[in-house]
Amino acid sequence: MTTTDSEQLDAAGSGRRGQSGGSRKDPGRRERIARAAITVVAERGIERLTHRAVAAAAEVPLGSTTYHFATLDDLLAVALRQAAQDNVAELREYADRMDSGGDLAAVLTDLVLRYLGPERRRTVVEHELYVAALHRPALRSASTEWDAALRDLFTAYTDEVSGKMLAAVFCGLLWQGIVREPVPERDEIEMIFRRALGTSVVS
Amino acid sequence: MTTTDSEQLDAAGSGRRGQSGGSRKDPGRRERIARAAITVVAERGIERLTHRAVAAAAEVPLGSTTYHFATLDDLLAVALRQAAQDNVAELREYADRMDSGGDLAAVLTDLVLRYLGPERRRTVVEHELYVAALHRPALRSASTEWDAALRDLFTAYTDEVSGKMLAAVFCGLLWQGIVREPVPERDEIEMIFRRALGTSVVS
DNA sequence: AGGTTTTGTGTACATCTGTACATAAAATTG
DNA sequence: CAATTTTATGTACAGATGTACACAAAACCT
Repeated sequence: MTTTDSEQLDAAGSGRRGQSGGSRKDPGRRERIARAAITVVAERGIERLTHRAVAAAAEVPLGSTTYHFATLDDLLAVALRQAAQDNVAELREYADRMDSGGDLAAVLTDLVLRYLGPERRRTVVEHELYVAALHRPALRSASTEWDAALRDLFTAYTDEVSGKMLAAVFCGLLWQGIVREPVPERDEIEMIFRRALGTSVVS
Repeated sequence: MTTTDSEQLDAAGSGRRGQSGGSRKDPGRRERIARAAITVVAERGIERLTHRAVAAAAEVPLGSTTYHFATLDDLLAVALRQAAQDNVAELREYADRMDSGGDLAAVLTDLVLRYLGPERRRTVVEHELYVAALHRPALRSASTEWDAALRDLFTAYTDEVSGKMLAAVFCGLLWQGIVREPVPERDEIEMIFRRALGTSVVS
């Protein structure tokens, strides 16, 4: 009668149960799990990151997450670092397309709107990373690299000090804009950049 | 022999056990608990905010936290809102002392250094709030008020657009600076502000 | 082939967590 | 004073969570 502990069945035991004949070795599985973790963080926040949530999102059994990552903190660290690297890579890629010239303020505005709109998920995760790094020294370098990439990018089109200044403006606009509902108007952002660049508005 | 559940004794039952003759009614207890929650968030991050951690920090029994706050989310919301209001109040107070004039860039630099240094805790909590608001609509207004206060403050000393721009720079510098180790140099910050203000450096 | 190692899975379980609630002490009211 | 309401506390407990681990299946080696 003693309700044996064995009844305490863990739910979410195995996702994708039917696929019986799947190949055993699955390269890139580790990365897929990490990417699922990024999704969980983006959609529910770090505080709701659990092995089981990740397993469900990645459609792998629970044991798989603990096999590929020793601890949950490891998983978080790997995932956030991954996300941060993706962000930096994406930024550099954008830099290449930016060379075509054009009005700097307009280009910067485009970039901000992009990160607030289509790339919102990316931005959210990056911000989660920032805050997580406050209490996890191991993550600090990952979050700092984003700043450095921003600075480098902007410095390439202006100069040392202006680059830093623009990076700060950019960062600030992202932070202020990501919580705001709805997303700020394009004109508002552009005017701010113009003012920062010391350019008078030519109508 | 069946290990009855009653053995599963909850630790951390009562803090401050000895104080037997304490007055029963304790005004401001609710707020003290909220403030303890802020401390926990500042020191360990939101993901480690638990009833028990708060009870320990506030030196009250566990039951006290659940009595004053229906749910943990309530506690978090009240605490973060409290912290945000404190921040805004402190900012306005600083604004009064700012009227004395002086170089704007220097004053702004002071403020940044203050938030990165002596007021670091405050800044950390504010940033935790920002990110928490991303997944909790109820907190958005609280985090937005900080932005508004910043804008208003800076606008009062310049103009509409410049105020917004300076608020963005300020916000960005805080975000970039709070994760950096060590805190950025004073000169670096000041130069950025000068550049943003369009002023040439007079040596 | 047979044996060894790597890769993967299901399950068990101690621990932590939020919260309910019975109980009591103080305050308040009559 | 008695009764009722508010404030407070200790404890119980269901559920979730991180993680260990026994087992199995594939891959690899000789």
